[in-house]
Amino acid sequence: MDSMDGFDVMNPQCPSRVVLQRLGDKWTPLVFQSLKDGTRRFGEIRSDIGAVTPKVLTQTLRTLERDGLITRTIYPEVPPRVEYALTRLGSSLLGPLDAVREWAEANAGEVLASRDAFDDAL
Amino acid sequence: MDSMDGFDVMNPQCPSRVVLQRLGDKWTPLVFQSLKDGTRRFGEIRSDIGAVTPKVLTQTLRTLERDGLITRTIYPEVPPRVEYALTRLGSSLLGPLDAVREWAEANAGEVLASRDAFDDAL
DNA sequence: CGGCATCCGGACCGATACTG
DNA sequence: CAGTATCGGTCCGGATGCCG
Repeated sequence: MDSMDGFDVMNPQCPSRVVLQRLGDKWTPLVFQSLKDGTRRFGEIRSDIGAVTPKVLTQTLRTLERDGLITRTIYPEVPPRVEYALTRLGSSLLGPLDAVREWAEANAGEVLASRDAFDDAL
Repeated sequence: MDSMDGFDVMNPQCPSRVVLQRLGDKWTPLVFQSLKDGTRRFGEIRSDIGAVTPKVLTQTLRTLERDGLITRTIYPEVPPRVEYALTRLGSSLLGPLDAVREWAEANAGEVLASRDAFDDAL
């Protein structure tokens, strides 16, 4: 569509906006954090993250697989084993996502304090 | 103060998880993009982003103000004028958010292609 | 101009139970 | 172990209309 080669999130019609939103959903950053050191199994991701139900985790993983960010490998064994790993594309997202995560951890205190101050002023 | 860095997104109870989620909501990255070059008025942000209703934009801006990421300055004039700007804390988030935005713009094509391929396989 | 009030639909999320 | 099925709730986000 665009004669230009680039996507622009400031354009309401640009697909990059949809992509950007996906990256910001509730569990995506946490899944990436779990997978950043290599292949992990479903149960491992689940316990890494904690407090996520199987259904929602499956949904998240399926979406990421569909978007080409992770791979899903099934081993036909008993008991079944399924392993997840970042694709090359997914790995390239690790840096950006990590930057946001680190900011959140580093500044959560300040945000919370600001929130309290704001609420007290009401 | 905690001797350790206290906050860890992989801990379900950690407040940083809430903060991380806020950063990923639908309009936050776009507001930051609009404010990155300096102070802007409500209408300017609105037209920068496009396709966002006043109500939702107001909600987003209030939340960001409450979290200490932007300032809101009202000028008692007729017609009224309200200006928004990033705080120091907000500015420190500009880099991380920009990294994700750039990734989205650079790789949206690949994500879309992967999505199509995945859907065709069904 | 920059909101706020109201209503509303649907996406997202979760608890629980069950299965190959 | 790694999901699927079902049901239900919340809440985000949008449309519309009014106000100082």
